[in-house]
Amino acid sequence: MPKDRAPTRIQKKNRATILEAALNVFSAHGFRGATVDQIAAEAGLSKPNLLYYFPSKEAIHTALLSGLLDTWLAPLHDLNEDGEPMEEILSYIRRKLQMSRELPRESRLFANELVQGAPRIQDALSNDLKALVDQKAAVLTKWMDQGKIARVHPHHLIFSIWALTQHYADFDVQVRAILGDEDPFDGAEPFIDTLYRKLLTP
Amino acid sequence: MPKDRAPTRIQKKNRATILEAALNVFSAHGFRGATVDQIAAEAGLSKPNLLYYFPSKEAIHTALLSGLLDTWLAPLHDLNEDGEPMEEILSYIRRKLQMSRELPRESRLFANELVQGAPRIQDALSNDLKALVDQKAAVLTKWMDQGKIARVHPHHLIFSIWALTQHYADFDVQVRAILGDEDPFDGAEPFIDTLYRKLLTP
DNA sequence: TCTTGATTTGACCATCTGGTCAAACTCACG
DNA sequence: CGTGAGTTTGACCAGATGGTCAAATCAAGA
Repeated sequence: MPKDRAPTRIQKKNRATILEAALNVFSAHGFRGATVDQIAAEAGLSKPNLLYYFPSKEAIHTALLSGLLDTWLAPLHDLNEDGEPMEEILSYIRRKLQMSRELPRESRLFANELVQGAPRIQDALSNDLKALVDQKAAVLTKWMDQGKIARVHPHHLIFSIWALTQHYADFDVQVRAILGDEDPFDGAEPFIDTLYRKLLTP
Repeated sequence: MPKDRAPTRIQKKNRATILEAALNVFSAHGFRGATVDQIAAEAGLSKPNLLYYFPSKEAIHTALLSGLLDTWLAPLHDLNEDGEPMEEILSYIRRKLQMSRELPRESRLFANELVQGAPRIQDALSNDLKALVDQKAAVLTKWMDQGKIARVHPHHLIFSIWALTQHYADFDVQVRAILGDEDPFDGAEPFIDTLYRKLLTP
């Protein structure tokens, strides 16, 4: 273990390589299903070398999750109270859908964790995430009070956006098995857009 | 291994007990995360005894999945071409949501499998499931042609129903972390009902 | 009751897996 | 170019895990 000085060039490169490899492996097999050997192989390092940069498999996983949580929540964070309500929401939805398309590994990483009871991110859910969602739900409620969008349960509105967009990343195999060659996102975007326009138009 | 005669009373009981225990364990930890010892303990049997009834961990998992697939797809199967379109769809949605509430383990069992690429049920997806969905999508399209419901992409309509309803079972921890004491389904039902009424009203 | 097939289990095994360690090697810098 | 810190690895270990087996126990019909 290197001292706690500024990370060297090699440290930066290898840590990044490892996290990238770990994202591949964890998102595809879940925490328990992933092995340190797999991650090491994927990263092109020997196992002891990998464990020189992270003290344990658990540590890699934690580093990944906490490093990606911000990225993952950025779109919601950006929902702007002062923007035009319908446009803000539709734009949030579009960004979420785009993330499912471009960052499916990240989506599945969290999906794997959540579906198994989120043993490693319970805290983040009950604290950071809840706070963020409650705050944005308040914004949505304000918009409803002002008659800018139709009145619906704000929390469930947010859940529905997560469910609809992340479904395409998390259950990709199923979607593709059913759609065949058709690109899932080509149909998903207009569908979801229409859905929320109709739902939220007062 | 008993012969292939009619199963004895004990065989029936133990097989059922094992599948029930396996559902608990597999749905909570995924295939790789579950251990045969855990399942045996949950079933109140010794490990060798459990392996007397099923030849391997894999066999238990397969038996579970294929045994539950019909149950899982029954609501969609029941969507009745000759019924009143809007009522049929809303009733399908209600049944799916009810399944998320009452059979969350089943939902998570499939979610675990799907999110990891469905290594063990690829075939069922591309054959049985695709056929069923295509058939029901045709019914939806017919209803749209008749002007009974608004025109939307039928496959994505079905995906959206799956996503919205199963979200409450699969990501239960997250939903509850955010809602606190509030019962998720109390709010979900009217929200989803409103959503599809607005979407599908021509 | 006796017999035979069904059921149960303690002991065991091979493999996998996360993690360790000492020795070897590389790099940056004085 | 020498030196000490940083990096890499082959060999290894302990525990977990899926699965086996022979012997013991049990159940039900003749």
